[in-house]
Amino acid sequence: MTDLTRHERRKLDTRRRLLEAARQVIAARGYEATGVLDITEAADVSKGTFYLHFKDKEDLTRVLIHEGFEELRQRVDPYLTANRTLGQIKEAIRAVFHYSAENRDLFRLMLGHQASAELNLMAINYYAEFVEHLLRQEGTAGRTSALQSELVAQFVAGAGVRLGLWWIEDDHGLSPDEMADFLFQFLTEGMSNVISVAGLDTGTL
Amino acid sequence: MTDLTRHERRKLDTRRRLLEAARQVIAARGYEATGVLDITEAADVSKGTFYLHFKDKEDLTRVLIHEGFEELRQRVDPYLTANRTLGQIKEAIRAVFHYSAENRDLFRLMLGHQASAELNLMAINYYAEFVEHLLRQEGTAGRTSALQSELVAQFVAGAGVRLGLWWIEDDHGLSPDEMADFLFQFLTEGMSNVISVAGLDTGTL
Amino acid sequence: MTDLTRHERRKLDTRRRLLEAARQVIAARGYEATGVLDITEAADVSKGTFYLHFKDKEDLTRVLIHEGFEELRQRVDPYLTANRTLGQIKEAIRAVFHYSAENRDLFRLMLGHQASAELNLMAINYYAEFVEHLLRQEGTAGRTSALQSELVAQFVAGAGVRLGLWWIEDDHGLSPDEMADFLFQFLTEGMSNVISVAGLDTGTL
Amino acid sequence: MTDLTRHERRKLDTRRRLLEAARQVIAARGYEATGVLDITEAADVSKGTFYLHFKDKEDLTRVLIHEGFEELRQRVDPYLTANRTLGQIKEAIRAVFHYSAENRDLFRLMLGHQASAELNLMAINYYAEFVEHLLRQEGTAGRTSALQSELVAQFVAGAGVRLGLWWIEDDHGLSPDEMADFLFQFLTEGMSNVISVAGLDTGTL
DNA sequence: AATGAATGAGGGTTCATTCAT
DNA sequence: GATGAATGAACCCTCATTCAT
Repeated sequence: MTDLTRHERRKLDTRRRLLEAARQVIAARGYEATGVLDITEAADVSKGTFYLHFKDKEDLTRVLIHEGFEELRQRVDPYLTANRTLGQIKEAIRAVFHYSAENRDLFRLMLGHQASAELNLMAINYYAEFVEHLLRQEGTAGRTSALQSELVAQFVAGAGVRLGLWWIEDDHGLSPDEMADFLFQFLTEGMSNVISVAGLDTGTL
Repeated sequence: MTDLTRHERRKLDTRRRLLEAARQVIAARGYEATGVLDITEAADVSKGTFYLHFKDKEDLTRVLIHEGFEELRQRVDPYLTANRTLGQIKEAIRAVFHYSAENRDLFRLMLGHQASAELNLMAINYYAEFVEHLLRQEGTAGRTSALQSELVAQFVAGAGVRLGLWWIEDDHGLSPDEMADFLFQFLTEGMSNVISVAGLDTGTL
Repeated sequence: MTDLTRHERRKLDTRRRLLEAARQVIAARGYEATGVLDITEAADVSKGTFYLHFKDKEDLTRVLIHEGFEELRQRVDPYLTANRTLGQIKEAIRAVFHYSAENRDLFRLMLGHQASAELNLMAINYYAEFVEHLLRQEGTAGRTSALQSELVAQFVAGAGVRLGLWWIEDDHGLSPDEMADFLFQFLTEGMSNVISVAGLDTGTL
Repeated sequence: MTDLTRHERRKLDTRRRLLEAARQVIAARGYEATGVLDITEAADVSKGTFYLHFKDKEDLTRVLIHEGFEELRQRVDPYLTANRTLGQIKEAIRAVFHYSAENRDLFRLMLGHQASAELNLMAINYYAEFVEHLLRQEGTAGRTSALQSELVAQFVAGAGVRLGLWWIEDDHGLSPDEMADFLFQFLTEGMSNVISVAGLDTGTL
């Protein structure tokens, strides 16, 4: 039983409406192009009310991005047991693509570099951390150096984000699972297949 | 040779000073946070002069990014013969990392998603096209589908850009060649080594 | 009666102050020479407030001119019954001169051609329409052609405006009624008296 | 024999081209909306050259208006002998309408209140003076007071200018002579005819 | 005399933020 | 808590004018 007074419920409701409105309008117009007025109008709330709930536009966006990653993690965590297998990771990647398909606006905002420089940095770090979380195996500390795992995380995050953004803009007829499997294959096997198919001479390596 | 009047040389000189100033100041403060006034002050030129040379801030930035990719391509092209080998591609990737180390500001501007949404899109397309140029092999048309090569290009571009940006922010003691080789290894072989080292159980795949 | 919240009254008050300030400052400096800043400073209001109430300078001026003609018509209408006499018209003209004496600034703005080309055109049309309203007699439709009454309106408007502007710049010791009677006499009798006094030979006509 | 060096001829030529260009472009766009650049481009002359010949835009426009009135006076003077008759004045008025038809652009600039407040004042004074010149009869000094003749001049100027501007915008099928005769009739006889036709009751005067 | 690159004051306008109600 | 009128700093951009060539 959430024992909230009507006041408190009303307040939370307003806050939520601002978040939803911002999510939509920012996705539609871009972060910089969106004014506080655009958000409050979409939320059917007065301009002043905004500042009752958020310090400024960046503050609200931070919450939006944070919530996005929280949700993403909740979607992915069920697949990740302590002793995880490659098969689990594959499922996790599929879950990420499903999530991005269902939350295109938010995904774009989280990872499309539309927000301010600071927020983008925050988001990218969130994602790299998320990837490390994905790949991290308990009890293997020290087997791979911190540097190496960060390199891997950046690599995976970069490739994954780019493919994800490319795909939600136009799916080219590919399903979430196809995208995930494609990414998974490249990550595990590299592109030697593709490259050899392309006819590159590997003899001089 | 240079059949320019002094007038014309003077004008080009001013234009160049604006470009250089913009490059530095945008890299330092970010695209959106940079006003035209910041640029002209850094160039020690009056505000009106800016509009004599460029339509607006975006116009100038477009030139900056375009020039960056032109220069990058010139650095890379010598390594790419018609019948290219994997070894050549490795050299090309090394050249890219050397370039990014020598032009950190510009590289950040080109690929750091600091500019406007439109310019970022332009830059990302430039880069994907650049990667396709890198991987394209003559005489293999049809062997790989257009869709597949676009997927590969997005994958490579995403991973490469992210590693590059991560590295120029803090090199973590890694040389350009080490970075390039790391990227090259991952691209060709995938991360099976790393992953197996991490102790992931591959049995269930 | 006035079912306005204090908020609304406050807003209308600010609007009115802007209109009054604009009226004075435009009359003093001219339309083109007056900046929005001049108006807001005279109204003791911030620059941004202006755009809360008016789209731009032209918008405000349009309101000013419109209000002026509304007021003028209200001053004049009591004298004009359906079956009007020349005597009524004389009284109406006197009312116009009284009005112009009491509202020199606004009169200059309305008819002094200081505003933008578009506004001047609007004002001149207002005035010609006003003159037609003054001279129009019910039940005489068809007796004078539309063309002829337009010619008359232009003639009367031109002469009246010019005399009015001349007079409010320097009254030369003439009272409003004297001016009105002078204009009325010329309009009704023409200038044959004056001309003959001037010694022009009328024999050759 | 105009003994001008090529230099001098060239200079005068440039000056004339600027004047012609200004006349056209100001007529087309209006005085305020016309920039110096618009004029120099139309004259196919560099921007700096403008300031070699004129102090500023207002200076050039002054010359334009001055020339216009000079030409107008030359057109009208032949009709005006020392002992002038009403018939001569009628011819003079006809000449004015012919002139305005042939020089619509310039006429609009001279009397259409498009220029700056100062220039408009200058023009209106030119015209009032022109009208006084038209109506002045030698040897009658003192018969009419200075004040009275100024009143008449303002009346005639106002009515004439308004009719002229109305007519050059759309001639409504009326010839210059018809316009002139119409104006002449109203000036001499007043509008009693028109008014009585309109059915106004004159009994109460 | 002619050029046109450079100047910089000043214009209009937007918008994040405050605060009295 | 909610409102929205008011604020004013900051922005982009234009354009009359200067001056070295």
